[in-house]
Amino acid sequence: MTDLKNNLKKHIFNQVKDQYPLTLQELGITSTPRIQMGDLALTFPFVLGQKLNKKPREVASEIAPQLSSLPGVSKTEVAGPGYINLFLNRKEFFIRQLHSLSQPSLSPDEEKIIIEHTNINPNKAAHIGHLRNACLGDTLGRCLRYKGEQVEIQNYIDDTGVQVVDVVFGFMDLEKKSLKDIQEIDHRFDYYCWDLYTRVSSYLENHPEAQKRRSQILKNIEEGKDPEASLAHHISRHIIKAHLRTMERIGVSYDLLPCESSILGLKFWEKAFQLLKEKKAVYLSQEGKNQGCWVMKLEDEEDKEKVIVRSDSTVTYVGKDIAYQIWKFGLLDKDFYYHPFLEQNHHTIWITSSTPSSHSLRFGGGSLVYNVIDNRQSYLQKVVAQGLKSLNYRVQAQKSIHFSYEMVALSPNSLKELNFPVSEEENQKDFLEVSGRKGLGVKADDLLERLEEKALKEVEKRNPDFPPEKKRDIAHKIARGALRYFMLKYTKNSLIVFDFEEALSFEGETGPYLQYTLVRIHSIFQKLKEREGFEEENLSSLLSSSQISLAPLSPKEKDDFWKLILYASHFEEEILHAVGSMEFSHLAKFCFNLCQKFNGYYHLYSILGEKNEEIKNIRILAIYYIREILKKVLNLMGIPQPEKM
RNA sequence: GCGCCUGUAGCUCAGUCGGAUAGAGCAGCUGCCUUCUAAGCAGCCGGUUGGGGGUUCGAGUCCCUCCAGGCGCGCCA
Repeated sequence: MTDLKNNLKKHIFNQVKDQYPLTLQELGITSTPRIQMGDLALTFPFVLGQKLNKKPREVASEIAPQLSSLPGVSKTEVAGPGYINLFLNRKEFFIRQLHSLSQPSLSPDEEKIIIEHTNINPNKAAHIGHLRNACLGDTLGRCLRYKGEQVEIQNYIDDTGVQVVDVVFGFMDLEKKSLKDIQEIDHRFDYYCWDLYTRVSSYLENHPEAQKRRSQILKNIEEGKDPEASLAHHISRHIIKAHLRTMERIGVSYDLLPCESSILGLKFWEKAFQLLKEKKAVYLSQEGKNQGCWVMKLEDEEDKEKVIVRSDSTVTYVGKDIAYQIWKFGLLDKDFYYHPFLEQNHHTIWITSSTPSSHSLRFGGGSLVYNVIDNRQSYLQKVVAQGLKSLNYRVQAQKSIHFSYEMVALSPNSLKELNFPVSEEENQKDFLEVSGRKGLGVKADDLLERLEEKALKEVEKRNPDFPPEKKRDIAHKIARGALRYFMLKYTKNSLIVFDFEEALSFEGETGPYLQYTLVRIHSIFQKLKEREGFEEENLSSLLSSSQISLAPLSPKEKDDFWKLILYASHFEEEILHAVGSMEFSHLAKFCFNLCQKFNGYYHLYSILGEKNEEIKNIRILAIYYIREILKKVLNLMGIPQPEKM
């Protein structure tokens, strides 16, 4: 459809440009509200009406006759207050769409795109908030790759921060555990740390004197002194593995895990600091509350300064982030060492290190960078971009995209289900923020297990004879589909108030509804094969246009068929739209609407029972087309595709 | 106080660069399984798009203002 539209625009523009003051930009093509009015609508008569001080309808009537011989268009019509509606040649369009299934018409715009997402502190289990982040980031990556972009997925690991420190403190000082003791905790290490971290947080609140010990641990970790450093290393590596397993369950993976420890060890910050000082992007504050700190000013907030280096000469979080961002664009003049960390589905996930490695790989050096981080960090993300701008990397600053989204909070109902004690004050609120510190949240694996359990029951009901292994596999796919769709169906600025009942739903606008639609199509093809020996290779012979004719279809079926095909044909535009607006709810909605339309069609038009071969063939081709597009879109959303369910 | 975001059906949310009659799901009610999987389909019910003003051929969408809510504005990360 994108090809066709561009082609039409060019033709129309050439037709009218000499007689009318119009730019190619102003030549918009939209959809019509109903196909009876046509398939595509031209809106430029409104623009011209304004410029020529004429009624849009008049302009449209003047121009429409000149557009009679557009390629692929069978009829034009003036409609409403001044639209020119185009009716496509349905058969020709359908055949072209079928042929173009194997050749995407999208093309890349960037040299290399880096996406940073997930970024969970390696000191506790992943929760639903992290799942939203990962689903958004992963879907962005999938869509960009589909578009043809070279994409690198990075998952930043803050393995030397205070959150890890707190767990080290918990193990050493509260639990008196040695490295060996900790290594023996094998079951659900991330869950164990979740609880420990909560205990440490409340302990620290009541024992302010422990702050000293905490600072000592942080210092020892940063300087590599044992036992703190080894403990921190073991804990973070163990937790990262747990996170990667969790994410693998929902089909999310990474190329590289850049670690804060490497950024410190390889002195990335010192290099970045030097650059920033040279360009006078940061300066030493001489007076006021920030006296003795190196600070940065924001372009549009002149009165504010952000501390980058503290008066004790340690660097803040945002400072390290600036160094990392500079590296991502390949502008730091320093690089990490890389070690293989994990094999996942024949794909190596690499981790950075400050110790030399025999592997020579290139990471980073992107021309466009997306940072998928929730909207609470938009101020800091602005500071990061400001850092680049101050270094005169204006293009890179502009291409530092903060993919911002709202957080996931908890409904009062879900709090009850978690048996989490809440105060009077908290009870009054409509929702409660997830808090790792308080241990308040729905763990990702818990949610996935509940989804799988429920899905398994549903599979049991319908397919009791399947072997247990198969049932579990299907249940897993359904759980993953339900979760991923749930995380994508909301616009990114919409706060998700998490509720178990809603998240565990498999009916209506949910992932399983989409999967079910596909299962229905699979089922038809399978029955065609079983009962009639139909092979999919036969499709190519059906495709030869001489055999395709829409004529035998009833007028109603002609329209229903056409509505379905036309809607489906927009899928590439939907992908571009989603990527351009960073709004995957568009893609989710498109997929859902497509399934709704298909299910309506499915109920009206039988394939196996159809006696008329010509009609049957058209229907087979139609569901084949829908199936192929559905598979593509589900794949982009990371929703698995069970054959049966 | 300043900045960003949000306000659409009983509830949860869509709504393309400003385009034709504001759409889904859930909940409620009515039908439809000897037919290709009822995780479905068809139908009913449900709206002063937070209030007011403006811009124009046209506003849920853009501008101003007011109201209500959320988040951010650390020498935390």
